[in-house]
Amino acid sequence: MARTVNEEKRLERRKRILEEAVVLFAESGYSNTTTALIAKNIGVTSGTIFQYFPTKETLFHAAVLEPLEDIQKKSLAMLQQDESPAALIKNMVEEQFNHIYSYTNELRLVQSVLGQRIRFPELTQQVLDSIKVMTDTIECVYAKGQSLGEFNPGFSPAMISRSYISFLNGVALTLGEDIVHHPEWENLKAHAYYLFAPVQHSTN
Amino acid sequence: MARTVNEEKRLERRKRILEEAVVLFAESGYSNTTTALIAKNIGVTSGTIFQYFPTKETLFHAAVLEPLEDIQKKSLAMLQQDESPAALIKNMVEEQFNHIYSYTNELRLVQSVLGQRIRFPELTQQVLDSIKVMTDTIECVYAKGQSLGEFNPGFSPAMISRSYISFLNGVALTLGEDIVHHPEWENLKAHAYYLFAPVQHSTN
Amino acid sequence: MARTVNEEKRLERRKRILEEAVVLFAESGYSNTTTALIAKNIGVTSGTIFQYFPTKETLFHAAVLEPLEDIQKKSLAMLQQDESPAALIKNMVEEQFNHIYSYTNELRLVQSVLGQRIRFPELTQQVLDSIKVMTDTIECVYAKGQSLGEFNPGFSPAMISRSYISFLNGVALTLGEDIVHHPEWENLKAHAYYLFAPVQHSTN
Amino acid sequence: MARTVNEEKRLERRKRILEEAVVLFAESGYSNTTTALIAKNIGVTSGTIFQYFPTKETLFHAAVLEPLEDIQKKSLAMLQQDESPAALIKNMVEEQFNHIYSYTNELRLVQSVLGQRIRFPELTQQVLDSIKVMTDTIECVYAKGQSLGEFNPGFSPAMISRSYISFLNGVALTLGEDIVHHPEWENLKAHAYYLFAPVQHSTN
DNA sequence: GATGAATGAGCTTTCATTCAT
DNA sequence: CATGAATGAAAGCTCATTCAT
Repeated sequence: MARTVNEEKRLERRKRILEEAVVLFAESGYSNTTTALIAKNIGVTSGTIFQYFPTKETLFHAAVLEPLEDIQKKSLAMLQQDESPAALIKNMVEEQFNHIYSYTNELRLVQSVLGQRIRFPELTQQVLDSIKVMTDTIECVYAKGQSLGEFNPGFSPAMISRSYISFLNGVALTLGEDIVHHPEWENLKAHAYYLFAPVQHSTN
Repeated sequence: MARTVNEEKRLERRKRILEEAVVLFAESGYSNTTTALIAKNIGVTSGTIFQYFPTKETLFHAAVLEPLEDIQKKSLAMLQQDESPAALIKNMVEEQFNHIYSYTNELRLVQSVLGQRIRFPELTQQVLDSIKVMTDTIECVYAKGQSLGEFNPGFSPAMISRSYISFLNGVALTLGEDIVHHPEWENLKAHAYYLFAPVQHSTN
Repeated sequence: MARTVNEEKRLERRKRILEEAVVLFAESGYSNTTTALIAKNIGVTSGTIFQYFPTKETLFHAAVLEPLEDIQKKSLAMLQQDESPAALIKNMVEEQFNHIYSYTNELRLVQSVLGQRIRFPELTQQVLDSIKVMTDTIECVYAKGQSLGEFNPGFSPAMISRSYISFLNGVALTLGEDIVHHPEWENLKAHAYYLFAPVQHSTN
Repeated sequence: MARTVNEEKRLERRKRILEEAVVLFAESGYSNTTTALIAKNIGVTSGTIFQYFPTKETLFHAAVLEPLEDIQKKSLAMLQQDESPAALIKNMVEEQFNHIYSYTNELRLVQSVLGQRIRFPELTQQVLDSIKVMTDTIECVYAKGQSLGEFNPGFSPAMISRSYISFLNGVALTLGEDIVHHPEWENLKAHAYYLFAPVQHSTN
């Protein structure tokens, strides 16, 4: 029992470290974020970090991958519900664009990894694998939608899913903090769905 | 005369430093790139860098902004030629996507800046300003195309130009080095133009 | 308790660093003294210095001002005892000249600052302020002594106190390490008091 | 003949370098003065300095010793004129205090050397030797004055000359740039002569 | 003889990591 | 377990000095 309480405390603290790491790594980059600052911001001392993560790099990996998995899981769950492909995709786009502000940091972290593949080769691979799971699923749903006449059959599903992921990342990258207050925000969101080339009557 | 020769030599070397800096900063990020390595890679010693750029940060700024300006200039020139808006935009997309591999590093640098706005606030602003010039021009051409019936009139030009820039950056970011060897590369390129919602008869 | 022990240890080490800094800065000057040498001489590694003083310059300031304050405090205390002005001044001169060898380095540091006012403007000001407190006090005591007929009334107290401080510093500067072994040392000390122009009968 | 012209040019330039070196070394200290700045300030390039002085240290030695010798020569000449000892000393004090502002930098240089004997041992020795010549001469004149009843016979000439040199240096050190505008300046100058303990009737 | 670009050793400062308490 | 002082390698930057032009 006592064991469990300790276990919980440890997990709780680990989570706090990870949260703060995500914020700081995203804001300032890997090298410019010090383990001491992460520690200070959550009210522990510098040594404590290393009781939970053996190295700074390990912490970074966790800060990149763990939130990514959470996000993926949520999105994949949405795509496996019992609705028409077009509806599934529309929901996914809505969901991802509406909540984009709540995981800006996580996205930015992923992007910073992709931007430095040579420096983080292993991590990059894991990120790409994770993205691949996502695009594969979208591809699959999209193909089904095409066969049902919901999407323009002239486009390759592989390309479409790639396009969407690229667009999503590009939007998050080029628009800033206040991304959702951009005057064209609503139109941009609609255009994300337009990318899938929905056949008219089913879009409405 | 002697003066000119020296001046040329200096410019030549400055260019070499900048080229190498672009590569290394893009590959490894600002902090993880040492000025000593840049020097070593071009066959000079560490002190030489600082004869051309007073600080590492100055070098970084130059490495980000100077190539960006070159690229912008080329693109803007293309958009001001004497052709129909649709043709201009199509050419621009073709050009940018075809040459994307030749300035992957430059793009990546820009992206790394945008990903760390807090750390490089001034530089970020300059990059955003530079991008704005680009989107404004595209917007302008696009609006003209709409009035000529070349593009779907239902979309906001501001949104469209933003979308395209986001897409371009997203593609460069999520696809790797061998971006152009991706099996969907050609389709992706076509989809970039599709983003502009060209009216059918002119797309073919 | 544990807290107190740590606190004490820190203060102890801070003091050791400062002591060594005083010696080395005085012997070799600010620029020619490396923080690494200070560290090495007290048996710690280079980084440790910066746990106690954020920059080399901060350390220098502390090395100049803290001992100066100690010395001043002692001298001021002497001048506020319950004796005749002439006795107070005589004691002060005795004290300062007798102990001059024990704070040669501290004096030399102060002198090196005064010699480079442009380079250390803020520090210079603080040193001058500190000296002013000293001369003001001497002036005050001297004036009282004049009114009691202990000193020649023909001299301006402000000039006299300045003269003494100048003389003290000049002696420390032009005589070397073995200042107190100089054959004229005792006579010189007597002449320091002579500077105050004591009226004969009270000098003996 | 052409030879001579070149020779003159060289000497002229050497002098310019030395002058600038005196100013900068005095203001900022040895280490903090760069050879490049000296060069720049007199309108030549960095390499030129080393055509006239093999190393920075050589230049420093020259900047300290050459002006010191000039000053000494002048003072010694004054002390060897055909007047009474008291008049000679009075003239010397007048002269040195009146012109103190014109060789503040030279004095400061000397003082900075004396403050760092360990760092410049050889140079220190030469400075001390130079000072010794001065004090010896003063001593000699003073002794003669004592035997003529011009000075209080109770003081050791060696001590008196030391005192005066110490006082002179101390005044220059503790008073700043605008030394001669100090409200007590005239009194201070008078006190410098008082140091020699002149017998009353000859002081006026 | 003057130039000024290149050199490279040396400096201050940072920071991930360790470990005695 | 948490602490936080100590470590020491590594980085950016400076600058006296050299030398080809």
